Amino acid sequence: MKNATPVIFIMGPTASGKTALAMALLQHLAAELISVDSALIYRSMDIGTAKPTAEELLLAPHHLLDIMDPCQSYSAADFRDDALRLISEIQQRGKIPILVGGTMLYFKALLEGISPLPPANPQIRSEIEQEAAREGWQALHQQLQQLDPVAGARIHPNDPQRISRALEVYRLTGSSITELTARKGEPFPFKVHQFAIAPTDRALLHQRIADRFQQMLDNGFEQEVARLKCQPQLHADLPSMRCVGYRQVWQYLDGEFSYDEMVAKGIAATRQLAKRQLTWLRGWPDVNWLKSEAEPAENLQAVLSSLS
RNA sequence: GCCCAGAUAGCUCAGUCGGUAGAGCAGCGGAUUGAAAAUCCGCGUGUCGGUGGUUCGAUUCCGCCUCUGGGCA
Repeated sequence: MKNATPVIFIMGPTASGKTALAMALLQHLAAELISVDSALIYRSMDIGTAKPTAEELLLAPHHLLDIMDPCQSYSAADFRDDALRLISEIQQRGKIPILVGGTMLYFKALLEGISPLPPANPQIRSEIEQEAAREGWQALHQQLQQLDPVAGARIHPNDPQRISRALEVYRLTGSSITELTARKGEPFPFKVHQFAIAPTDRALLHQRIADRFQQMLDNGFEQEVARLKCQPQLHADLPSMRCVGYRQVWQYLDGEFSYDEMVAKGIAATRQLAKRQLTWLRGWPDVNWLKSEAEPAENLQAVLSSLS
């Protein structure tokens, strides 16, 4: 451990009450919040991402919010660099960094470090994309099996994203992704108290998700997406526009299905996201569980007492 | 009131020339190294609307009943 100043993680599925807990903690600790969320990084995507409101942000500023334009992309490695830098800065101010969010790959990259792989290369990616369009992903998967039998066996033939990444790494470095990931990253150099918050009952989570999606629509979510859709540099394949809810509203605006179907699909996509987040969290080492439905003071106390 | 068409998984529907049934979506479980709110993998028992009849055997054929569409009055 670099020093004794602790770091706090607040993790959990969407709609579990992470933000409320983090804001309560700020009242009792000399701390600063760092958002761990791959959607909250985008400017002008506020309603559908359930970004804290302007009033909330006045009381509780979050780092790593609104740092990217929706036409840009960000990565787990970018997050790791940004978060480590911010943690040091916050500690130098004598404060406790609280990392709040639901992007579990980002938390993992922070805790376990990341292998020395090359960053994404748009040029190579589009070449691979074109090859796939011409010959099919099956052919590219076979190519991967030739170059890197271990990755070929691990990566499913139907998983274009990972086939593409593995080939990209090979073309960029001449080494296989298997060789390169054998070199482990730097583990997290700070003492950390990890908390996960979620409703005990899945049905309750589902209810909260449905209510919140409806609330987003009442708050003008459709108009928010319509505004984004007008921007010529934005299109449906961008990481930002593939975010839960944005994708479904975009498709609805394109006339792919009815309003009611859009609502149903948007809510279902959110439930699926929450399920994947819970899959990460189940079996996550060294995590303390909190209940969304518990008294706020109770959860607050649980976190505060871990520090003493 | 009469005629026609439906009634099968949580939803939309397919199917069984009579041997108790299967897709998509949803749901559930899992994977996860620069796109991760992404991408991918696995999991299908449900009084086949009710009730009588024919039959060795009916979700399937026939009758009646109930409900839902549509048409005619």
